[in-house]
Amino acid sequence: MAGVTIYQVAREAGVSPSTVSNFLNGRPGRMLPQTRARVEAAIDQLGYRPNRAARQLRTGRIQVIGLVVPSVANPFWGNFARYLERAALADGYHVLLCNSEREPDRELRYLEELWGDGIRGVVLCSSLPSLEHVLPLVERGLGLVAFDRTAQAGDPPALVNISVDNVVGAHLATAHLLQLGHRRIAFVSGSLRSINRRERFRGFTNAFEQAGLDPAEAIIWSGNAEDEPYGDLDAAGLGRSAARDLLHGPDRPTAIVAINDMCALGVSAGVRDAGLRVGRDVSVVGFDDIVLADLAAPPLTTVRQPIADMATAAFRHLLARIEDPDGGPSQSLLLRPELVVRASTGPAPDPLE
Amino acid sequence: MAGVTIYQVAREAGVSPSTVSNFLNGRPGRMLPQTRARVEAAIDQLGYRPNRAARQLRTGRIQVIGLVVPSVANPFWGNFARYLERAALADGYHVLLCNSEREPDRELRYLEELWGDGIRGVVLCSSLPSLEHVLPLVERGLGLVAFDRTAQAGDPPALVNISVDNVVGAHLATAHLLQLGHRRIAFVSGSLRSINRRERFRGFTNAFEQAGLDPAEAIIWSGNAEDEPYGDLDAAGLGRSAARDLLHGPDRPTAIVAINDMCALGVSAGVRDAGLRVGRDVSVVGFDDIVLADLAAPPLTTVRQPIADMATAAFRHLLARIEDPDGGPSQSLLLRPELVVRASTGPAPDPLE
DNA sequence: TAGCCTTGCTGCATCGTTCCACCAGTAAAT
DNA sequence: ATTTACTGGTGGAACGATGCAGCAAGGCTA
Repeated sequence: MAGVTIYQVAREAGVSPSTVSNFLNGRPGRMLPQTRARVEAAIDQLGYRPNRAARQLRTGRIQVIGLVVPSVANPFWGNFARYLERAALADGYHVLLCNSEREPDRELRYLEELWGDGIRGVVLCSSLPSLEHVLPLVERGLGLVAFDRTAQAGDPPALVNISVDNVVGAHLATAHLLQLGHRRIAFVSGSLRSINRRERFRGFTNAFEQAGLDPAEAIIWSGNAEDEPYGDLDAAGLGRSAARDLLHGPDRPTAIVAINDMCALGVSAGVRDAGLRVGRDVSVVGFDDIVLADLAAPPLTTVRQPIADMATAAFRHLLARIEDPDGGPSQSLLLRPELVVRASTGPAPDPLE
Repeated sequence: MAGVTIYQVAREAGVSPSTVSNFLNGRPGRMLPQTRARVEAAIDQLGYRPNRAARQLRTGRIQVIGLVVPSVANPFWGNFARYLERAALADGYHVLLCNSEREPDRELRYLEELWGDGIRGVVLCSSLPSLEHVLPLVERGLGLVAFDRTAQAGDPPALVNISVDNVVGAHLATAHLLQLGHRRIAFVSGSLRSINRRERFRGFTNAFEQAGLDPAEAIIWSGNAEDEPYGDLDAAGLGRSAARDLLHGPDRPTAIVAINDMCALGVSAGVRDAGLRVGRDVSVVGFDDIVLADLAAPPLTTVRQPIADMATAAFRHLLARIEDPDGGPSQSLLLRPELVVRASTGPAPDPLE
């Protein structure tokens, strides 16, 4: 418990604790160079490190932000967490990790606890349609950056949204398939409760319309009813069973748009389960471009999210909020995704074959 | 900054702050039932939540543990992080996330910062052979649970090690291949600097010896020199280039043991790059059993680590250390892994074919 | 009835920082 | 000569919770 305090440093340097404190955070220019040097010397001779708890108690500030993700076990979120942590670290911030498992009440409980811990900024990766439940926290002053979710009417004020343009992304993916000659295309997702899922769905139908086709011809698979558990881990399982459902009929789709890469990998597995070849008999396209997309067999065509940029932006905006809680209005940052074509998609198979 | 303090609760309940404090953590039995009821009512009427900073300042305790992993972008660590967080949450603890990227100095800097934050317990996922660099911290009282690493001579005292039995695991994997008739087997790993890699290598050679074969016949691929960057993300890339190196010669191996699943997925991709079929021309076996192992094409034969159990155990041991820093000697917990046979391994191809 | 224990509660110093108010000394302005 | 301004500091009251020492009131023993 060897805690070196500011008093010991002060005594060592022959100044008052106030001066040491000034050196540490007030204005280091507010003293003679010789004094500053003595303080500096004392600090690293004693190996002094400020006690964060005391500092926090006094100032109300704490150098920690919260990160609430559905589940860090999903490589997409793991990757995001890593980049966010990197950005935070560069400014001396730490990241407290929370897995909501997509349960709204858990999400709320986390936020309340974080608030109670003195944390004033959280990156919330919730794609729940409504953020109403966190409104009280935001009103009390919690800085919130919503990731992977675009602005909605009824959102709390002063909310920053950061997301990829899901409509564009899904459009890219779908147009790619249409261009390859596919017509019987399925859209596979869990329930469409979340915003980004709905947006991706919109991009999907848009692409049909733009090609002069009727979206009603598309096949929509979104699980059985609204009540299925749709954790992120199960995205793969979901895709797999979707593929099974879709492929055993006579009028099976020749291409499948999956809601994300994990789901797409599940779909691919399901395609193989059905004795078909991915990229030849059935084209599959994902969303996210997780590391494993390139490693899959065949490598997965997918829509890449610029995740490093997004993580950095998320932190920067959050920091701005924390430092100036009343600063600026709500805003949204929408990044443009990019289609990465690999081998899981190919020309539509000849129907006569 | 709407902070309800213990004083307001005390006034509301008509008692002293001390009594409220006693109710909260001292002995709630130390007061009349009626008093207790009044305090309780006041607390949830005002929505009081203790200020953790103040509590920490006073007691020196904080309900946060640190988690240092190579990189949470790796699904294995992401999954571990999730289970650890779950276990911690059940006891009211939060988890601070740190990605070391396998850089020793970064690891140390993190530990020092965590200590400075008042954190007294850390789960360290470092497989550096020596833990010497953290010795000063441990001596000052930092509770340390080393994960994915077995005990070494020269380890700090009071260290708890939790790991899977890597020797047994690699043995299982290798024996499985030998039994399938493979003889030209390659072992693919990054540099063998880390302990678990060495252990897995030992299990690999053991299996050869036990089968009455000469381990010298095996092919060892461990990157080029000791200085290659071996982040966890690159495990996949590593495997891929290993496969390329190994498979273009005339005397190519018929089976490959990869150091972990990410690496194995990379190897599989490399096998395909070479125009060969995984599980038929070349068998591949991994280690960890990440979610994606089952989704790969073909599904990956691998050695499963009981990760949920390990995460729970890690937290339990850490908690015990924190609560009683001088409690008990160093100990190691070695869990038994399990071979999961899938389709990436098959009989050795007929040499005449 | 004096002495002592027990129960149920309160007073208060304390943890390590911060930061506002103040102060002594010197210099420049009036 | 007095006021004003600035420089380079110091003093000390918070921040909110804790937990020891202490105290009043009642009960028990001798």
